[in-house]
Amino acid sequence: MVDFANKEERNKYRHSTSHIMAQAIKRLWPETKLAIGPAIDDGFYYDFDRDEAFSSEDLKKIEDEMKRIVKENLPIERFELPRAEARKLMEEKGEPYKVELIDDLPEDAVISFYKQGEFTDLCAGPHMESTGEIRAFKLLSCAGAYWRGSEKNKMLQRIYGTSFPDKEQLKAFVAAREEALKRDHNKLGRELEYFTTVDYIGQGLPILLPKGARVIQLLQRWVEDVEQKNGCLLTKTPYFAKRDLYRISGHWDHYRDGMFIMGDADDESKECFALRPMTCPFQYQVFLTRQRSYRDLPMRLTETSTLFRNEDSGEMHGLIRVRQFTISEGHYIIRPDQLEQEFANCLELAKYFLGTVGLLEDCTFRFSQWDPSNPKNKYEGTKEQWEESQAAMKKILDDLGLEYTVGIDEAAFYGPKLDIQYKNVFGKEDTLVTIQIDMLLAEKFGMEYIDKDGQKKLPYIIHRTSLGCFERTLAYLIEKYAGCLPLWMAPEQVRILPIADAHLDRAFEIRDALRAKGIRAEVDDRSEKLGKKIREANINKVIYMFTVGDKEVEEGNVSVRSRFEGDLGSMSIDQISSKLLEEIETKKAVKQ
RNA sequence: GCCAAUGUGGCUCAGGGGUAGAGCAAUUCACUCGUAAUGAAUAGGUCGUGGGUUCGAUUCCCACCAUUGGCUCCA
Repeated sequence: MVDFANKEERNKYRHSTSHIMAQAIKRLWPETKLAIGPAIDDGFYYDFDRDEAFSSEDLKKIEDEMKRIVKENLPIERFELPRAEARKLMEEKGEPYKVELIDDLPEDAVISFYKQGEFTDLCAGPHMESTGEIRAFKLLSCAGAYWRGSEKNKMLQRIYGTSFPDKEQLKAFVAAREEALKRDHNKLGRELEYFTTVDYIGQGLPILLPKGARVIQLLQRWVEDVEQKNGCLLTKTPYFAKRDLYRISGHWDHYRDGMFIMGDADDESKECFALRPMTCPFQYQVFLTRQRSYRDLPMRLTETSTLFRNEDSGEMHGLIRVRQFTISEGHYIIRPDQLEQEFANCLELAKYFLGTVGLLEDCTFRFSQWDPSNPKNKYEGTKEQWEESQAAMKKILDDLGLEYTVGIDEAAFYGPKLDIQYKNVFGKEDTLVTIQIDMLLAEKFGMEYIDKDGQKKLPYIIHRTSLGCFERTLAYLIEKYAGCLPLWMAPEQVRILPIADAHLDRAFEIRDALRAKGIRAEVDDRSEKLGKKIREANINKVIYMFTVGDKEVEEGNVSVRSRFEGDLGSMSIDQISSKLLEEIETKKAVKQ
């Protein structure tokens, strides 16, 4: 019996399932070339090179063949070969990708193979004892994937699948997956009218509808307010600038493909502008307006910044990945001795924001480092400068006792990052918040301050977001709360349901009284039955419903119904508004 | 950008070489209703866009646009 709670055991089980899939495919289409096929978090995949694309019918065929292989209960045997023989074996089997893998193995590597029946695969293992041990599996999807993850290489076909020790667990996994997809912000956010897209506006350019715009507005006001209390200075800088600015910052060299450029980038005789992909070079100008002293530091500049990035066409996803977005961005210009304290301050602030909206518990931290061997001219600066900034960040993170993973080649072009990561309903991870150390750009812009000793010195800069990008955050909030946001950020906090048309006047009176208190209220003024109005208020994820009929008009009350607690009985307007206002003021969490 | 799938009234979907249907939503009318769907009627689509094949295309072919899942990239 396999211990599925143990990650190694689980991975072994699923890795063996991927070999069974590869074997099935080789039986069905022997000309298919094998690439790699590891276990992943929720299952496994295997990459194949085959001229024809795998269809959904093919997946069924493959599953059937896999069942046969399981039934055959083939023993899985490991053996080793010296390099030359290993290479020869894979050449004979017509597996060029495997040959390439062998050639790239370190000289002293043990080259092992796993054999099950007629199928032999180059593999480090470990594996199960026999194919019969695999009890329940399912192939989930096909996708393209570059050989060795490089877009310069051929695109292979990847088949994703998963497996479990029994059918029940597999069923539960599939059910949970379907349940998660119901929270998909891209579907729910459109249904609930948070946002929409229009073909002729363009990809990655969503329209925030009144409800979505409202949520973002209140998040933004809250963030700006808290930041101000935290000593931040709000700026408003232009949305675009001449290419000269980006030349200094390095964006022109390292980020031009990601920018929307207005005018001919290559014609030096003409003016050329670009929309800003980041706010850094603009905000530095604030520091540069006059001579600065060490007393001016830290200078915590923040801006609610709309940014423009020309993402490749296949990258866009709902509100999570867009071409225009608004971010709570900031640049802390600091003395080197203030680095640790200011970094900790940024992290605390981000944790406060994420914790309050309820996302922090599902976040993970990633220390994003440079990759000196990155072939694409991605990074600015020298090896020494990178080693210094990364060592500084490592020390800070370790001193703070933060648990994090390391992401190689995930750094910004000017420095290492602490990325706070979040996963969407498909399990895809993106950055929600980032805090970055930059020891390069101050020098490029000639940003100096006069230190105590009268000497000119270069400041450090922390680039940071606090609640990150509002569009993306909204997307995750919709997914986290399945569309029903906590009361304090709900676009519609109360829906008033008059029983009959005779109660309409009173309903509007109540609405206006609530609005006067700052509560977002609407009236369902249709001539429908109460049951229908409640049903639709629930579908629309409204938390509080106030029923108004003869009794309520007479008493001057409303009957309160909560989405979560059901009928709460009759209350006066003052009574219920105080309850609501307290819930709003304290930013109370809701059930999910 | 790359691999693949998809695109039929606001939404969910059926259909299919001879110019289109259902449910929900919408509108109107009747009902004036007490805690998750009242009934009836009406209106709404050049079948994503542009080419091509054909006597004839929404259906077949090509290109483009958009959407979806991945890859690469990234907040």
